Amino acid sequence: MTTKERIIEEAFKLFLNHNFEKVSISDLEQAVGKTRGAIFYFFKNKEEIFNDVIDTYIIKTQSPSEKFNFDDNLSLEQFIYQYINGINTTMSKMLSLSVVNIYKGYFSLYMQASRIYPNFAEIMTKNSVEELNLWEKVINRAIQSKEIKEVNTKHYATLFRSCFLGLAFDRCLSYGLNTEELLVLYQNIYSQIKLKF
Amino acid sequence: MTTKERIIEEAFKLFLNHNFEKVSISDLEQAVGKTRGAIFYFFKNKEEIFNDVIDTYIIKTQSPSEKFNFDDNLSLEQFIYQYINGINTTMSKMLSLSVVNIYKGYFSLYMQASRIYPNFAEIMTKNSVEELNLWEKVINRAIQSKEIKEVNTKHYATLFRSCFLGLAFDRCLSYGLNTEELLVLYQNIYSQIKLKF
DNA sequence: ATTTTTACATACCAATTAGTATAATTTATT
DNA sequence: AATAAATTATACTAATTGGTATGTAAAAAT
Repeated sequence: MTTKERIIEEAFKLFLNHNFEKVSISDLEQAVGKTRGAIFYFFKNKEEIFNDVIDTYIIKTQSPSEKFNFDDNLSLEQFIYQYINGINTTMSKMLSLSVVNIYKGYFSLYMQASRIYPNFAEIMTKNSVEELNLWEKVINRAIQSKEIKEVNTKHYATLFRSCFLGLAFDRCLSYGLNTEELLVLYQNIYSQIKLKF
Repeated sequence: MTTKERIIEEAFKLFLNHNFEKVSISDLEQAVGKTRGAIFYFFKNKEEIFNDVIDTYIIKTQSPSEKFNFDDNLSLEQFIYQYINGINTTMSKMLSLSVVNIYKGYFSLYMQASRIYPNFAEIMTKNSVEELNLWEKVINRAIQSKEIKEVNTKHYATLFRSCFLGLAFDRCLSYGLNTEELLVLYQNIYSQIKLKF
């Protein structure tokens, strides 16, 4: 791992737990084990470091197309499992960086980014639409294959996405998200619209 | 309105849009129209100002018992309307303080509070449980009165709460929450479990 | 072998910060 | 009117901040 990469990773961990203004270059120096000389050699200023962190840990890795490698043959039930699997994978990765209560940090990071990263609102809107489209596609296919009832596709897409986000936010403020609970919630929604033979 | 109250209101507006560290006492001086002398006469330090803001605008006003004056005779359908009404009321109040994209500010404020306000996690956990209990009560009664099917009460309580939070978060990162959309989402869930005669 | 480039460290600075000490002024009380 | 108390302004400080200028050593290129 290059020094630049190490700076971004350590900056990420710091920005997860502290505000942009609270994280000082001195903090970063200590975390990386290099001095300002190294840091400002690779980055123009603190904002550039932050934006690079957002690029690496939100824009590139948290976009729906990156997070869910969509398989055209997945049933809704399978997709739900894969979706939660994706979340678990992200959580494992973060755990290996010894980050606890990932979603707390991530929610905070998103709020920071919305103030600092250029055009963050547009990117988030795009991601949101992209993920909803993904859900819609899966739900539509599930209807056609008689897996589920003929429900309003758009509403259920919004429902699936929203209740993940909402549960994650609710739990991050207390003791962290439990994906088991999310799975149960999803199964509950699913069982209501599933066609029984 | 007393000077102390004005300080808290202006501090609230500043903390909605900027991080704790980013809001300087000088900013607050300007917003209130008084100097540091006045500010530090009423407050020990910046943290105390912040915590008072959280007390006033989150702990006291955003707790379920404060937000929803629960009526024992409400049907689930009516409760849903009242719930969204409560959200609209909050949004109107904030609009009168000329706060735009309220939820963006609020989500950010919650994240800040989780780092600064003492025992914030415990309070949030309590609030979460309290609101879930409220939903459960209403849903249970709706089952008994044959308004809806015999669904898993706990799951649906979580579902209603989560999808509000989730939709609010998703939209706050783009163009703000639209309660019309939330109502449609709620009606969709409701129609799936409603008993038809 | 010499030069150039890359990758850092060190010392420094101007600006800003939260908070204090003190003085001045306004308001309330006697 | 005189005094006391509450409220606000002013001037200041010590600490911290992001960023720069300069130096140095190692690696790469010539």
